[in-house]
Amino acid sequence: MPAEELPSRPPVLLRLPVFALSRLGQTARAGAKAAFDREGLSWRAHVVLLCLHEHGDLSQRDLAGLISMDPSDLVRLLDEMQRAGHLRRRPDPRDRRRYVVSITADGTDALHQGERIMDRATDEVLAPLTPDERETLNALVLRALDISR
Amino acid sequence: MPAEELPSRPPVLLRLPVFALSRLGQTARAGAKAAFDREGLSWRAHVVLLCLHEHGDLSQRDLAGLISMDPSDLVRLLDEMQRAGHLRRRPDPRDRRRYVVSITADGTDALHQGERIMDRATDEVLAPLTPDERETLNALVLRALDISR
DNA sequence: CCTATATCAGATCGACTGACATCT
DNA sequence: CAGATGTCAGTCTATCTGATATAG
Repeated sequence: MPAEELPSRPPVLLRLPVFALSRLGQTARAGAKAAFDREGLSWRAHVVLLCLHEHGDLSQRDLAGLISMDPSDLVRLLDEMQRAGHLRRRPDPRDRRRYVVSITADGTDALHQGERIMDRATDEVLAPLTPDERETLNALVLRALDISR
Repeated sequence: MPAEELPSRPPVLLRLPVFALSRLGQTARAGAKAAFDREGLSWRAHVVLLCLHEHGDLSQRDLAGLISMDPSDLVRLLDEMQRAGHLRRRPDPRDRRRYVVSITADGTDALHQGERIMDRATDEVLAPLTPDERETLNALVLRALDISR
């Protein structure tokens, strides 16, 4: 329970919870993106690698669902990642409409590298908060997301 | 509606705090935007009206700073709002480079209408949370923003 | 026949950049 | 003169739509 000197009132806009949430979301995303850019990696690619590592091989449609990206946009991201040698696309023998997307050894390397970057970026974004506060924030964010989709 | 037994672990991506924050920010922004769209209003315009109501007359540059919008982009937003009769731009007699932006009576009406819309949108976004939790979330978000900008 | 998958082309929107006229 | 202000034009990115070929 940090004895916070409450700033009598935050600036107008930040008194709007949706505005504050939107703004923090932007800074979080921008911070992560910048951190990955600095190392010549893509944070969107990292998200894909994480899913592949966790769920194993996936179809493009399932992948798109997991990361809430439009399937048609995912195509181009996967193109880049394939060109970088971080994943493989192979036709699914059980359903010839689908491709089986799987992570490669190079992709796994990039994943580990990305995890370090992500950890540092998270630390920067949440720097003003204590570990307890970070945990509380995270729990509340997850609860808020459960219904608001 | 599957009765969610709390998944002992949240899906991969949501275990990344920056990802979860980014996602919640997106849904919050999208929810607000949709709510305003439905009523034929703009949530970005509402943010401007709020600032004008709180701070009184402002230059475009000061406005841009308050809402963290690029001044050159603000020009077009103000054009629309002026066309809608929600604000006035008048040359500043004390500094002829500047315009004094001020809210009109119609703008004040739109502000009040927007406040109702915003309240409902906020309720939707934070629906899964109790009032106490909402307050905690808000305080933590503000604290996180204080340094991470 | 209707649906699902992956793909492509294009529209749209918000954020950002660079240049410029006017004024301090 | 350098710097600030409002403006315009253009780029870039992410997101979203619509159409299509192929397969279930």
